[in-house]
Amino acid sequence: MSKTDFLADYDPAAYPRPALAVDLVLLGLRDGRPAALLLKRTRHPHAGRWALPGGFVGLDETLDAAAERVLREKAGIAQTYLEQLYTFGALDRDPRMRIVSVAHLALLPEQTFADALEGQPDLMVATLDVPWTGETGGPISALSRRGETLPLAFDHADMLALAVLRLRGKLDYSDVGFALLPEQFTLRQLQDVHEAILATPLNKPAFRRRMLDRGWLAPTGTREAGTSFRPAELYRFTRPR
Amino acid sequence: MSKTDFLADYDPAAYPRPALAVDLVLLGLRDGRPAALLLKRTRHPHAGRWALPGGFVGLDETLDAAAERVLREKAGIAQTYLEQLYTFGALDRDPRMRIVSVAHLALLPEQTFADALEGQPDLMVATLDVPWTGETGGPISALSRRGETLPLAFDHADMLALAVLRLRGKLDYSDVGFALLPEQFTLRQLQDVHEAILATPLNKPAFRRRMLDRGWLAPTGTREAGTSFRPAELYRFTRPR
DNA sequence: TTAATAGTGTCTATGAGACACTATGCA
DNA sequence: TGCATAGTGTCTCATAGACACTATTAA
Repeated sequence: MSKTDFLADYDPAAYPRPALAVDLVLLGLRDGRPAALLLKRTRHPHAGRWALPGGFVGLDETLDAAAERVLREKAGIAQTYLEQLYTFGALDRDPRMRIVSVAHLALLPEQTFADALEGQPDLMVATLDVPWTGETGGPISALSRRGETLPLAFDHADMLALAVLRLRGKLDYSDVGFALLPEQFTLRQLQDVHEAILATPLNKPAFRRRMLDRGWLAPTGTREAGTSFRPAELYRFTRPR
Repeated sequence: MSKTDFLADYDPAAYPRPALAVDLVLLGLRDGRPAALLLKRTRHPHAGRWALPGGFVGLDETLDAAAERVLREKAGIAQTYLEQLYTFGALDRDPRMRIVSVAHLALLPEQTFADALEGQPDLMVATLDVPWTGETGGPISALSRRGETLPLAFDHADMLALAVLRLRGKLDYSDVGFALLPEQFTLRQLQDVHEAILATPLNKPAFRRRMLDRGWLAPTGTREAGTSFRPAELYRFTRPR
């Protein structure tokens, strides 16, 4: 061990540190496709490009708390599903200075997504086009409502891709899917969520069997309203065990 | 947005930052069980407890580079499978100061594991007992060779548990299992690795079928030596496509 | 020749996809 | 009464577990 390393080991307070930030992928569904909320950068660097909402981590703040603060301050969202994704630490990810960023995934039900968009005029919806290839950083595209490709700032394209891929991976065996639904929902809505995330059609009887056999769904006894045909049963998610 | 937030947003260099570290779970197999390499702490805090090898992240160092440096300096290992696990940011995880740590998982084949243990006298083997319950921080036990429970420093028990659970989750559908084997290995050795990580016996014909059908295994044409019975075919891992 | 494990053939159980069917509420 | 979707019965197919069997090498 060199003398420098020893000193750094002994008194790291004496050495300069990277800055630490959190960035949030605010993910929802829009027209049957995954979509994220982005902010347009007005200043250097990457002015004019689109970025994930983020912020620096305070000395007296956990990572979760920092993520929740960003969620509150930049999107006006009080509470939702939040999960740590991955920590990005490339040397040149921000040209101003060394910033390490802990990417998080927030899942927004349709209403929360719409409310945030309505309440914060700076936010923009980007539809995400995530191909099936690639493990961590496939060539994701963020599209505006008009279908234009939005240029993304920093390494935020990687974060967006990772968010969707992580969600895909967990969807089958975990309960994350319910975080994108309102409290009461039909089996068709649940299937729509899965199909949107997986970007593939699913078999109806098999899907229903799997979900019902899992024991996470409690029928509410009520039915959806406002259809011009047979209304479907409404279910509620009940935590396993 | 408050004035303070605005300033922090604009000039984070002016505000104190958490220190940033990496910690490494050096995982191998020992007598058919997962095992990790630990260092005994000699100083405050947690003196006398056992800790994962770790170090601070330099300003000019990526997270991967910091992890590789720790691997080299503290375990004498030049190269092995390395993966980021999770970032731990609780406020009180280190009583000296605020330290956020990016936990990593390093997988060591038996020989590398033994070499590190031999070359670095400070390192201790701990057999890991990871129950099947719990998603992130089950009640893991680290046991010395004599079967005594080793007291762990900081939140390192959580990191150890997470490492094994992550590995369990990925073992089936990814190629991580091969990182714990030498370049040439028998199907029995591969099955032993899977059984040790999953902590459950597996069906031999089914396991062989699955592995061979996957197309990741190339027979070398040679056979293992030194057995007193029929020697098994040696295989090599060939990256898919 | 025997011991001990490598390696395989085949039956069964399980779960998913396919597809057609019945059920039901509203216009 | 008919439409459109909810919801189901059942066949087939793919895959994993069980179990017994054959193959092969060294001592």
